[in-house]
Amino acid sequence: MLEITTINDVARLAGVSASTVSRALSGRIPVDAETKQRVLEAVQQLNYCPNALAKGLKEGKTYTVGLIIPNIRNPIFPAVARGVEDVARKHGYTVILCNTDESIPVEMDYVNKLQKRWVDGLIFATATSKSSHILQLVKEEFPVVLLVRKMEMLLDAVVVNNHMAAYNATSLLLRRGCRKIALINGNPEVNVYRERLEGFIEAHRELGLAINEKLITQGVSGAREGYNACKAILQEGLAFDALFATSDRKAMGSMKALKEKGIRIPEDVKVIGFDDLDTTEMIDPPLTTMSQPTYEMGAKAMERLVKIINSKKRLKPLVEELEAQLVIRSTT
Amino acid sequence: MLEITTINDVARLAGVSASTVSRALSGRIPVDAETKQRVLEAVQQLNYCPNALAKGLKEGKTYTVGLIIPNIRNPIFPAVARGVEDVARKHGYTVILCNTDESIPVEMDYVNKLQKRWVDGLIFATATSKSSHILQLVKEEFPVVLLVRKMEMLLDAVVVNNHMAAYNATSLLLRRGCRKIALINGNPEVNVYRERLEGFIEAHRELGLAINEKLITQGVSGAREGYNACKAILQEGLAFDALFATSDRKAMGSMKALKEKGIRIPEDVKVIGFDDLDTTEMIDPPLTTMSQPTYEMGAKAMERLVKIINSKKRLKPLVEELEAQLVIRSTT
DNA sequence: CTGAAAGCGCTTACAG
DNA sequence: CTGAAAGCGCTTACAG
Repeated sequence: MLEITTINDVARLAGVSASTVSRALSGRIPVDAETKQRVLEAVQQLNYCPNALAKGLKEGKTYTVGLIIPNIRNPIFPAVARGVEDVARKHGYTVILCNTDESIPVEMDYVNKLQKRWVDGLIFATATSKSSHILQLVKEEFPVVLLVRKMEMLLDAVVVNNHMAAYNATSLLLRRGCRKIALINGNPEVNVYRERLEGFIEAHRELGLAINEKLITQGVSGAREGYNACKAILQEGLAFDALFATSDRKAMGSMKALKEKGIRIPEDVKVIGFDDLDTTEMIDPPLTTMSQPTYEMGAKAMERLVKIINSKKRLKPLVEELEAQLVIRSTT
Repeated sequence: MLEITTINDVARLAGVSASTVSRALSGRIPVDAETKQRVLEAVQQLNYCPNALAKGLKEGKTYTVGLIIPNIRNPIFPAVARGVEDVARKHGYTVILCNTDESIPVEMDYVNKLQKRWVDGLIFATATSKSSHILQLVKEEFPVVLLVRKMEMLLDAVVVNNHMAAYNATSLLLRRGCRKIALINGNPEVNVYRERLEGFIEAHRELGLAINEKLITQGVSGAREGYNACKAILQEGLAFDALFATSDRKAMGSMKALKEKGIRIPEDVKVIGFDDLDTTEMIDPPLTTMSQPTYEMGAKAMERLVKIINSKKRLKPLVEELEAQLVIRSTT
């Protein structure tokens, strides 16, 4: 198997002790310039690379963090993960990717495996009202940042202002004169979707407009379910002049259902999505949507986590709320 | 900070030595049933979880692997990563995600950081003809599996038969009577795209048909570049009756360019893509495409890596070639 | 079946 | 500035 060169090999070659090699490499502790030179040459010659495990064991740090998400195949998470990773790399950290499919046992399993001295901190994009294990971690002063979804408790988090985003999306439709807006929403037990529902409601209430509850479908996820949900509304024969889907995939599915019925977009029904996936401008007609700063959210969450890890004392929790941008294309 | 319970705490509480705790937990070495019981109770009571670093340092294993990909935002990689992770989890491994953006220095940086005893193996989805560092790793008998892209050298790899896939895609267009097929291809220095080009050529050659080189555009990546590439062909005034894009995103971009010119799909120009992204059936008209078994590729690559890691002796390299499936929708 | 000891590869007070 | 020693938390021959 692979020959591993250790700090002792370097010490021997450079004619110094292991301690000195360690010091020369750390840079923090003064070492005679000439000695340092010899050490560096030996390191070079042997292609030495310190064993991160031994270092971590000694220092109680691994420079590794865990990123816990529902599913990387959900199209907002690749960009989120990139944001996390790019910042992690910048600070010398490495990222362990954990998909849970919203399963609490899977998540607990990951947390147990990663927590004890394995990783220096965790980022959760899976928080729900049932995430008591996250509260437990925070209580133990383990570095944690929430991402995308926040919790009732005041914990460090980076999220989008979903209430305002949904309010703005709905208001656009209202300004366009629509009065019967169908809402295709995600699981309302997830904070994100509850807030979007509230924003939708508030935009109506502000103008004193009634909402037809029958036009609201919740717990929908993905293009296919979006298609089915829209088709169901159509089959019930309910009239509507606009449709707000709380994800672009649901919007795409809905558009397909509308087109199949010969309903024209935006003439008969206006449509607005959420996420601004990069294919939304390629579809026909190009979709109006709320653009989430996904990459930025990931990056900010990791910045925050590094700050928490490096802080001696406990920091006051900080919730960063970013804003979604309205991107107007041709469906409105 | 977090109180860490060690094996010694458990030993003290159970009234045994640390060795015995270790044995009781490992299961491999016989321990008196009653003693074992006491140990397990102590473990439970203290919520003890062995320090993976110390264990790894001692055993020379970390149960961690690195997954090195160009960019998780490229839409085939989320499914690939899920495949890798699910199998990893099944075998008790954890996955470190590394995006390189095709940059060799970034990749070298990751490899250096991960290699020395950090990770037990690496999966590369970034191989090109310039990846000499991968050959070096294999020479050192470090466990490596290539994914998506293979190399000239015979190394363990899990890929799609791209030649055949492109051949089949092209043949479909030819069978439909098309004789002037535009090809929008990726970077031909990457094995994958070179093979797809060859499959395209072979399908023509087999029928004794000529190819108009001017209808071939290479080095194109993503929806926007696909749009531009198709627009460029259109602007040159070159006639074509079909278009084969070697990714769905390029196909979607191309379709947009065609529609803008009022060209009807499939009546005037037939289009075929590659990947079978989950939004392709939602676009208008639904896209015919070659479906890649992305999840399965990731899963198989990880299975192979586990086998290599656990094998005492060097295994003979194995290249697994999976087949892409033709999914016929409405653009052909 | 069980304990004491050595050692995985590092880092860091402790002396000099 | 530098070396010898101790120790991070485990596991595993080595004795009994």
